[in-house]
Formats: sequence, structure tokens, C-alpha cells
Amino acid sequence: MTRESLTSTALERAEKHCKEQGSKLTDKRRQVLSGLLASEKALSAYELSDFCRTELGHNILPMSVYRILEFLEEQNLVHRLNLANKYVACSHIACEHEHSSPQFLICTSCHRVEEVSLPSSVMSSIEGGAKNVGYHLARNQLELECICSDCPA
Amino acid sequence: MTRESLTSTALERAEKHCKEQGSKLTDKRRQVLSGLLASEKALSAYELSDFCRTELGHNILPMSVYRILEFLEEQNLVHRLNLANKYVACSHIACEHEHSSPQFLICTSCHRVEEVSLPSSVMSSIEGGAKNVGYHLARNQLELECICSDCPA
DNA sequence: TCTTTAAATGTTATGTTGTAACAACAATGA
DNA sequence: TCATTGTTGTTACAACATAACATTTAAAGA
Repeated sequence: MTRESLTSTALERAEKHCKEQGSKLTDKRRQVLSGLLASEKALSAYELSDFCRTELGHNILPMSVYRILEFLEEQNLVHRLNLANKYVACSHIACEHEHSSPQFLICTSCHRVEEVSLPSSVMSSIEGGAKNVGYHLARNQLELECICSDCPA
Repeated sequence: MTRESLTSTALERAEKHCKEQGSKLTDKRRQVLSGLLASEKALSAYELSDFCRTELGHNILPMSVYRILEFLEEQNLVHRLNLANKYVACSHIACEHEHSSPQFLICTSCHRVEEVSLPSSVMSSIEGGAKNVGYHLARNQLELECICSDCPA
């Protein structure tokens, strides 16, 4: 499957998903999502605004990008990476399987992101450790600073 | 032990530690560190600048706070929490034991931070998962968004 | 169809966080 | 003393994020 067809599949799924939720994937929202999919990495709202304009010819101001990313995040189509203050498209839009707690490997050098699934024992032992000191996890999301295989150590 | 004496013990240790490293814990640096210790939570550089001024009467502009925090982090006296863009005093300044890979439970509501030690199997299985997709951890630090016992869920 | 209402987007301004660049000052050693 | 280095002060600015209000578009009901 080419990247383009993967993207268009993802967009179809996203549209369907939104309909089921009683909301709409408008043109602008589709443009932002396709920008993030096309970039293939984590982008800040400003970077994504630039990317949409220069690469796709879609003029969407950062303010709108923020709003649209917020919407897309609610729909679970996009994930916000707090560690990097950037956003990535969910890597499971185009595939079927549900994902439980997303775990992200973030390359601090090139911002490529890999969404992985660690054994559930990992998250449960983390949760256990937190409970011991009276805390509980607010988000089942793990973000890890990494170096990817393309970047020098 | 009272909080005040804990803080002064920590400051003595910090001073000794710096000397051993061939650097100095200057007045400003001590003020910043004692501010962070006194606050008992994670603060941004700007918040810490405010705290030092309003609570301790030390006027240190944010730019200096950034520089000083950078220094203190190199000395392992404070930790930078990338997830929250805030800083905490290392909870092990005043005690003896070395800590390997710091793991932080960050209350997203009140910014209280607990520095914990999860079983080493957790970090190694995370590292293993990363290796499977060609990544490796850049930092052995885990940061988790939590809710602490004082805050409502 | 027309009107009303709500949702989405445009626009401007501003707040917050972080860094760059250079000046001033202090400490140290030759 | 002078030169060197390290620390702090100061100003400016870049990047990130949100607030407030205007305008447009879409949907729903009469």
C-alpha cells in the first residue's frame, strides 16, 4: 500500500468515525489531519500550520489549527505529546484494532514518533507503584524520549 | 526533623556537592534552590522567580532563574520535568543514597511531585520494547501524569 | 422556503514560556 | 596589577498558547 492510499484510507475512516460520534470532519479538519498524516512526524500547531500552507496549499492560521487539533484529539484521531508539545496522527486510524493505553517513543532529534504497545504488565506495575504513594495515573499514556534508528546517538 | 532543618541540611549538602565538582553554589544559586525546596512542588522558571521574590524577598529575574536551574540540573540538585515544563528539587539531596533512573509522579492538579523508584524490570522492559522498533531511550527518566491524594479525582 | 439557532472559522490582541546577545561585575591566577 | 574566566544583569525577541469577539456556514424548525 502506498503512503497516499494509506492516508486516504485513514481519512475515510476518520470521516466515518466522526459521523458515528455525531460530529463532522469538515474541510479544514480534513486538511489539518491530512497534513499531520503526510508529515509523518510530530508537529507543533505552528509547524502544522506552516506545513499545510507550504506543502498542501491550505491556509489555516495557528489559532484554527489549535482548535482543530483539540477536536481531533477528542475524536482520538490525533494524540497530543506533552513531552514535546507536539501532535501526531494516531497510527491506528486506518487499521481496525482498538488501542488501549498509547505509548510513544519520541525521537528528540528528528521528532519521528513510534506508537507502541508495551506489555500490560508494565503499565500495571507502574500504576501499582503510584498507588503505593497515594497517587493514581491521570492518563494511561507513556511518553519516552528516545533516539530513533535514523539519528546519530 | 522540621522542614526548615531539612532544607538547611539539603543546602549544606548541595554546597558540599558543588565544591566536590569544582563549582560554586553562589548566593543566587542557593536562593533559587532554597526557593524550590521551600515551595515543595514543581514550579516553572517564572513561577520560581515570583516565589523567590514574594516569599523570600530575593529578586531574581526569570532569565537568571533559567541559567541557575540549568546549572543546578547539571549538578543533579534539581530535575527538569519535561512533561510539565517545570522543575523540582531532587528529593535525595539531603539523604545519602544514589538514585539511578528518576521516575516522577506529577499531580496535574496541584503540581506536587513524588520521586519514586519503580522496579528495574519496568525500565528494562520499556527499553526492550523500544529496541524492537529500532529506538533507544535517550533519558532514563519516566514522567507520569497523576492525581495525588490531596486532589479530587 | 425562510428564519432562527448553533457550530465552525476568521481575526486581532495578548499572555506565557524560553532563548539570544551583549553589558557589567566578580573572582581567580599569573 | 592585569588578563582571563565565570556569573549575573539587561534588553530584545522568538515560539507557544489562549482569550475575546466578529463573521460565516450549516442545521433545524416553523
